[in-house]
Amino acid sequence: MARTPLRSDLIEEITTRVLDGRLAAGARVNEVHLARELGVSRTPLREALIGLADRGLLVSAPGRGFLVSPFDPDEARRLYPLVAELEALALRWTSPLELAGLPDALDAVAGEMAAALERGDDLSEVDERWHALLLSRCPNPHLLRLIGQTKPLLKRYESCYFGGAARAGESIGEHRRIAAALRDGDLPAASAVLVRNWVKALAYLGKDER
Amino acid sequence: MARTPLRSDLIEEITTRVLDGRLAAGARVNEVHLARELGVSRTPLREALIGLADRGLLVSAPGRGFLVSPFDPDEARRLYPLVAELEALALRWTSPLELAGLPDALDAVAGEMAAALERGDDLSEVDERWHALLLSRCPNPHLLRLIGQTKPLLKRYESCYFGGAARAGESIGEHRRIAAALRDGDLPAASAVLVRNWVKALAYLGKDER
DNA sequence: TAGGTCCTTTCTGTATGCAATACTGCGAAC
DNA sequence: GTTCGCAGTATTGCATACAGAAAGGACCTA
Repeated sequence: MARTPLRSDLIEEITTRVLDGRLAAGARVNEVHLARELGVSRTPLREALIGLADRGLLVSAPGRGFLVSPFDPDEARRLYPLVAELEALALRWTSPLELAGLPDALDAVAGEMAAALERGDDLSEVDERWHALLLSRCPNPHLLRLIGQTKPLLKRYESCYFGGAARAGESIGEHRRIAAALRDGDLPAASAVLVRNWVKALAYLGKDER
Repeated sequence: MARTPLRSDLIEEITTRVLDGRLAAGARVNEVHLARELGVSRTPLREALIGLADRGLLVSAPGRGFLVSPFDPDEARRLYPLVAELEALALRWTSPLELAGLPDALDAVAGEMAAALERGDDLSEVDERWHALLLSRCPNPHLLRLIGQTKPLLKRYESCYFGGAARAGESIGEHRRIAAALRDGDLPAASAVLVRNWVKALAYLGKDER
């Protein structure tokens, strides 16, 4: 029923390949090779590449095709605060009534996160779900679109983030505090912790940089 | 020297056609007709359409091509505050030293605006230059990209805005006050006026809506 | 007359083809 | 040893071709 264009799947697939490094940062993308590897023709592949370039994960070099945008610690320093501000804005624009319905579900996901941490699982998927839930009531689709476009860029730098279990535990605590603030109807507090959560993540990232 | 892909020109051309109504809001885009009309093949045209859909000016209906996104007053009510916040953020993230160098140039452009208003010219182009100059020192390219992607959406609703000469004069005054605040190094004031400038524009827009 | 089915036409989504430009390697000149 | 030039190859950017889905309409049925 929900027919999805090939380019959407390709965007997803290519994104994961960039994130896990199979498409190395800074490397040129060979359309013919990649198309053959993915089993599609160049046309939908190019459409996907263009979409990814619009989002900033690739850069287009006219006459020379596409490059995976180079890995740049400074970029992380710009992306984290940006996502922080955007999420905080989304929170501010969500009606308090809608927000009041969220804390229980948020804490449930935070619980999942704690469990995943116990098991030594990857937290990023659960973390993503938590944030998606937090923003799910924001009535501004354009803002959500911008956030959705920006977050994948950030995930490239996230690997180091959840590396430290200490930081992960701390982060879960922050998540719970945000939910608690929402329960109290204290939006400024929730927003402040949210921004701090992102900024701290960046700080840890900086430490692990070599 | 600066070779530009065909799709970039097409994005520009199609954007203006949407803005001036030659491509009506809500209408389906016929790729074959439009390609013939623009004198290009469907391939780069589709690439442009996909880019525009990513930005929200078009929407993609899988299996049915692309539609010009429908005209929706509510959308304007969401876009104006969004651009306002994004620009204010860009301002906050620009170094005060850089900002200190701007007011003279800003006032010069504001002067051009006043002159254009006298002559009864269209102000939007000059206004655009003023805002571009204001943000030109912001060191966060991703934020600037988001702003650049969002503003064209807004322009669809802007026509009514500059309709009133009274509001135009008021807006020019606000621009000068922002420059003055920057001269004083009073960033919060500049930011506040900037946001108010956008919000007021929206208020006028609401009035002219029928 | 309202509704449904089948057929035709149109259009999109994807694949392939082609020309022009950019890269690579090697040899020669300085 | 380095730089320049040139030929051959590879690759992009755009155009065209094809298959399958969607829209539209005529005809049939109730």
